[in-house]
Amino acid sequence: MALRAAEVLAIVATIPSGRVATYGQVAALAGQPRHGRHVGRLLATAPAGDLPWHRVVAAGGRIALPPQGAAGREQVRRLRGEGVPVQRGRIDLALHQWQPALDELLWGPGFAARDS
DNA sequence: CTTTTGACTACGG
DNA sequence: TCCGTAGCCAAAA
Repeated sequence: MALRAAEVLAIVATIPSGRVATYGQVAALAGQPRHGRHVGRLLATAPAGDLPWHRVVAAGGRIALPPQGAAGREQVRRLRGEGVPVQRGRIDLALHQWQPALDELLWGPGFAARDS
């Protein structure tokens, strides 16, 4: 079974403000652990709209886009705008990585991307 | 059909 | 921590 675009975008849309998820994590949540690249390609191709694409980062919390590029700076700007510190192009995942299981544990099943 | 190309990852040195 | 390398996989050339 293939990794479906709609599903991936839906998952990205549920990442709470102030948290981030990795490409591999999103792929895994979509049921396709080895498709990190596919996720990146979708975000690059499938465009944006109100999608919180800036909350998706590479493994280890690194920003995948070129720091000097317009998109890269925009991502950093948005993240800082919602309270996520970005130092040397990276984010501390231990503090800001999205953890769906924990969210559900704290807020109960059926939680909908809220958070403060 | 084969090769190249990424918003990826894990692992070594 | 910072590269290079080697897997990875679907889409585009």
